[in-house]
Amino acid sequence: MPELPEVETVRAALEPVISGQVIAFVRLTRADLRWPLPEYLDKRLVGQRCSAPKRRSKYILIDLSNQETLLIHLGMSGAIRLYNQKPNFAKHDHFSVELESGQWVVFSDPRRFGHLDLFASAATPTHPLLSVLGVEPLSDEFTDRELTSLMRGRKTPIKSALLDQRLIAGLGNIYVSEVLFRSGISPRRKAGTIAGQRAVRLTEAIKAVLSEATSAGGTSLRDHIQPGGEIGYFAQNLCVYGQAGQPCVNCGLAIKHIIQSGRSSFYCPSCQR
DNA sequence: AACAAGACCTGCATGC
DNA sequence: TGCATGCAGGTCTTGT
Repeated sequence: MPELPEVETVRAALEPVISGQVIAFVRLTRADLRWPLPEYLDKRLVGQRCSAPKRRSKYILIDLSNQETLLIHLGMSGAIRLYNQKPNFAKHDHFSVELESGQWVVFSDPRRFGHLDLFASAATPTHPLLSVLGVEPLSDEFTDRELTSLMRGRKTPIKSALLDQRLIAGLGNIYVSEVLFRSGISPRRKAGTIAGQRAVRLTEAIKAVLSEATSAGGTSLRDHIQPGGEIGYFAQNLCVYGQAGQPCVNCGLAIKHIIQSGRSSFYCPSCQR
């Protein structure tokens, strides 16, 4: 489900609810999601005080008072919901936390591509899933020069390169199509040809689209829902994703759908070169 | 080393 | 109605 804007939306909703709160009870109904969960995850969490949740790429990180950090990834279909009292649990509610405030945080994930882990907060190197991540696209370190240097020499299509989390960490399939549309770049263009003004336009588009989508609460198509039950409103701002055959908002030509590295790409063959 | 395809899993829409 | 097929917002692993 979630790309950076959806995960940031979840993180922000979690913040006022869990910051400073102590975990009173954990309901764990599976021993594995994508991978086996840490042993005694439930017991290790009870009694811990949570700090404000942080985000790195599509991961949510919660530092605990025992110097461990809870890592959460929502995979494709994961969602977190908040309740003011004990909810009626559904089929795929695999992991739920009751806080001392009486509020409940429920993690549900039908496809189970998501993941939970616990690791020492001060671990160096850090968690292996985090250590391979590339630059955070909304940070000041991500500039057109950095983008150019990351893409230099790459023969893979720019679409595929932007999905590679080791280069830029946080974009997913929806927003890659959108940022390429906004910067007028074809998803088929070789990544290594991104430089100069093209790199400037693409960098600006990445920052703008991710920021706007975050402000809108993300994109709700199938699975994404904000923790409070609200949908995200960026779907109405999508120019190309899922718009195959529809007229381009710029030129009116039909939006095209192709498969690259096994994943859908949408673009305007006239506006994007 | 870089890249593409395969794998993981469930649910839903579509078409026969 | 039932069944097969294909597709879905991710990413690690395997194979070329």
